[in-house]
Amino acid sequence: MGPAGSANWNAILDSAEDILREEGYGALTSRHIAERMGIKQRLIYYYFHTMDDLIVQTFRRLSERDLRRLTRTLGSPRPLHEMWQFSIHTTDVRLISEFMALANRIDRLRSEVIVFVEESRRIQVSALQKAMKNKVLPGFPSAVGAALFATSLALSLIREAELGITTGHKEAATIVGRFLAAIEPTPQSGQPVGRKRSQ
Amino acid sequence: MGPAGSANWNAILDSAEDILREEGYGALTSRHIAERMGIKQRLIYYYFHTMDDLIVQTFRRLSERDLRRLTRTLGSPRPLHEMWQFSIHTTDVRLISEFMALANRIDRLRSEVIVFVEESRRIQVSALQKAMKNKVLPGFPSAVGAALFATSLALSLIREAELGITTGHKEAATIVGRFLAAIEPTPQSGQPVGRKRSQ
DNA sequence: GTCTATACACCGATAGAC
DNA sequence: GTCTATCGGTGTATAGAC
Repeated sequence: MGPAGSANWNAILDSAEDILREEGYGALTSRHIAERMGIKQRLIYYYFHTMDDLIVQTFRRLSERDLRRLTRTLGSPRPLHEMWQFSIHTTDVRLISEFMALANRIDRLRSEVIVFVEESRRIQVSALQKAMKNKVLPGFPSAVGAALFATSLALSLIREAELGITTGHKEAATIVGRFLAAIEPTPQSGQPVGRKRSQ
Repeated sequence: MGPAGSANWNAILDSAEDILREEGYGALTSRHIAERMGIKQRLIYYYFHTMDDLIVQTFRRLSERDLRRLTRTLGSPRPLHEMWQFSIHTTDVRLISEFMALANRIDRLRSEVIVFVEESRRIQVSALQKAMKNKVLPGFPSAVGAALFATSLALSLIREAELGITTGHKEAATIVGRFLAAIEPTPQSGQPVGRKRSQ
């Protein structure tokens, strides 16, 4: 019933995202959101019919934002470097895995998550294919396989770092860095490595 | 208060595992476990002081079992092949990610999860290092980095497959298969590929 | 639009009988 | 050991005043 896109509507989704990021989906309740915002619980149900509805719309807003961001990197001088920095530094990756867990329970969400994952992969693969025309990755014949490797690793690195595990993280990041430098050198010279683009 | 290791104690943990696997941690309640077992809720609290206690002990039993299994593969003719088949086919990977989510809330659990992940990695790295003495993996100078890549990928493959996503899975599995065949050939000949060990 | 008040289900956990 | 019964808390969701 509540007007989608209004200030309150967005503020509620912002709080939902924060809770998912910081406490996980188990803490995502209407009472919790309201308390955090300093409003009454009843207001949540003015803007969203059900909690499942709120969750689905939170994911939709997030996924549209991320896909726009990902698409935008395609126009940059080093798309793969930007994608990797984005994957490894944004807390949105944490959010995605919370939504993947929620998708087991909410059918409407599952279909949207599937579309999002496949669309993200499609964009990443197109960037990889373009880069791999120039230089072939040793051991990675297929772009889609390489994309899966990279996104899987980014997800694990973030998940583990949150728990306080860092064993092997530096080494894995080094491997990715060398692959990236190999297939996507700096536009100017041919001996890159070291320059960090801050997204 | 309840005797650890008794038949009921184990049966309760079995049910807890099943629920985590099939419905996620949101459905892991004392009432749910009792209903599933055909006993009364009160009995759960005879065997476990609190639900957090039950969760921690469920993880402990599971992780000890997994570490034993993983260690056992070290003695086989092709440890890496067995480890990969184990990672990719056992449903326990789903359980692990449920526990990683729970670890955000339960401090005692978090420290046990950390120990488990690091111990698993240590075992995998020792197998990788042994295999990489004979043949170096192209692009993977460090064993611990390669281990992180592999476990991350296995986790994502299973998570995505559960949702119904399969894009790139065949290609990624092929890449892993080639790496495995390269650094861990069949004991008899030197031209492997194709033989599948069924764990 | 935002509120108070409340219905109803289910949660963890405990008292105490047998 | 296993049970009945129950407490206090919290979850989703709604009725209806202002």
